[in-house]
Amino acid sequence: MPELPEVETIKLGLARLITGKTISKVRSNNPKSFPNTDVDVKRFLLGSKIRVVDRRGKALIIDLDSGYSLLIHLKMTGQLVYDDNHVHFGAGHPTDSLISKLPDKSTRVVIGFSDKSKLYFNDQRKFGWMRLHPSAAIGDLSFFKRLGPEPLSTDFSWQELRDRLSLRPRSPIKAVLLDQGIIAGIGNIYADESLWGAKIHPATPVSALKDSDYKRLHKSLLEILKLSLDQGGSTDRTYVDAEGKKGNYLQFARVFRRQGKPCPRCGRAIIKIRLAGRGTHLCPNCQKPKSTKPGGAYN
DNA sequence: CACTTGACCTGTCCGC
DNA sequence: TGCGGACAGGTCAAGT
Repeated sequence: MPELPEVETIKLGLARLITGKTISKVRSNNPKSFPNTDVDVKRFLLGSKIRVVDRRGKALIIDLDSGYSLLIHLKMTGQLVYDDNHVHFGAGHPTDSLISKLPDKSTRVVIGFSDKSKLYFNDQRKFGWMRLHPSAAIGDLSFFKRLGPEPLSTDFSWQELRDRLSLRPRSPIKAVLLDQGIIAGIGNIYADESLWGAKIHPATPVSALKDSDYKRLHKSLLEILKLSLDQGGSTDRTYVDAEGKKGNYLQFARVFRRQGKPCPRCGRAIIKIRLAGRGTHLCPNCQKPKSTKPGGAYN
């Protein structure tokens, strides 16, 4: 759900809304959502000022002037919504919002600022987390240490895509795209969408891909991530940005959650299969399985 | 060692 | 209408 474009959208919103603000209060109703001790919170969170809001993979990094950072992972149903107490969630909140009041019953953590505005961490399924960590040592955390390169960084070439994916030659391409240690930030939606764009069957073993496949996949992946970012991400069920608004990408989706509907390229019905433990959407005509044997039935 | 599956949770949807 | 069960899908631990 929150994948790279969604988390990046939240990052951009928060950077605009909370940079420079001072944290004056914090309340958590769930130790799993925010496991830091009271001591850590008092010393390194309360009274500190937001310096920078950043993102790495699907995680948010809020850098504080106390030398600590607030690390946040939204997993599947996490939301991070800012409320200035006057505009967004009072009477006449925006119609493209999924949220009508704050806090709601999924609210796990509330961070209050000295100007009385608040940041709400909601998470229906409680998979997400928020924790404090020394800023200089974030790279030592196993989650960040093993992350692959950022696909939207300017030097992410098709050759780098090829070289990274080739670290898992025997796995189906979709499973490797979802591996955050290979490339950071891709989740189920953009894996399916980018493979459709590149006309590659999700079950194709990486070792069967040729340079021409990697070039198409690289182009497709970047186009789709950028389009989604332009559209404020994808709202499937629960995703909202930092102001509670839904994303619009899913109306551009070619295959994701479109099983039974015609492929925009050839008209054949999109199918849904199960692969790497995930629902997987594809066009059975445009994305034919690739035979690993020379002279096979396909290509 | 490489890869796959299950657990973590709760809300929603579908069939009976 | 109520109820059980499948499903949603990011990450890590456990299993094959």
